Amino acid sequence: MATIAGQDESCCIPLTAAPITPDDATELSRKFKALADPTRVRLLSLVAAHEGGEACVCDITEPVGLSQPTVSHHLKILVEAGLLAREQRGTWAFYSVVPGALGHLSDVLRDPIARDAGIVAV
Amino acid sequence: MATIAGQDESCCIPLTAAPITPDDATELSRKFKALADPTRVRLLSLVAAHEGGEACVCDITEPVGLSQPTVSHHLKILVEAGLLAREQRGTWAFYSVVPGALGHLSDVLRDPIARDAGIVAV
DNA sequence: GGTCTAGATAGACAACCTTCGATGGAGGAC
DNA sequence: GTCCTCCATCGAAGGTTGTCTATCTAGACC
Repeated sequence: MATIAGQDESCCIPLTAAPITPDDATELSRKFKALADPTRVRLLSLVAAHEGGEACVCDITEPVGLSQPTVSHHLKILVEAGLLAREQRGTWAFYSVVPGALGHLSDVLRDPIARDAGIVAV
Repeated sequence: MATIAGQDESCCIPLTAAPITPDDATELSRKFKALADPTRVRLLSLVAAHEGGEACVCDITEPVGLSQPTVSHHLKILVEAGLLAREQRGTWAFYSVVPGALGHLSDVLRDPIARDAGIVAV
């Protein structure tokens, strides 16, 4: 049933529009849990803003000021949450943001009433 | 410096547009941490979808199937994260979603490239 | 006053998370 | 082959979190 990277079709209903099902809440909270650490938020941002939209571990370990195993650990959590993708090229492991993964979360959090008035034009 | 409910102006820069500062990452992760539990996601959704956009504890304790103190505990976390507001009316405590709080998070998660093409028209 | 209800707080306990140093494994250079 | 670099995994320590029961506070009502 998944379209891309495990996302199901229930993704596009804003959280505030109707009571979410327990299963969907669990799935959603799994992704938010991946973002519930300042280091992981920084890693995600660093990867996304890096040239080419991808970065290897060595590129982002020093900026966050943590040990390499810890950074590897956090990156794994982001990958398992479906937010980052990992590609091995030679000795290096390149991480990139999964297309649409953050947009999916953005859609779920969008206020269906206030947002319509303020943003959407077409 | 806060505009509404502790939100600062750095809120509107998408996470993926540029490397986030450590302070902003900490602030952001505090809000995501509030959403990092399935029960809290359900509570938020139940409150938002309840008639009038507000609900008392007794309205939402039974649907989530947890004890009343536990629900109170989760609601407090959501309030402290700036996502819910609490108003005491008589014996009841009414909770409602803080206007713009989720929209703020939605904006931060929006992909500045892919989203521009798909949504914004003006 | 006394009693009932709605909800918050306190304390306890198990589970989980973050971080580290040490180690292991795979690929490239020589 | 040997060495070196990049990165993942392992095991452990310390802190944090989710849940409960028991208790407390504050209104409403008689």
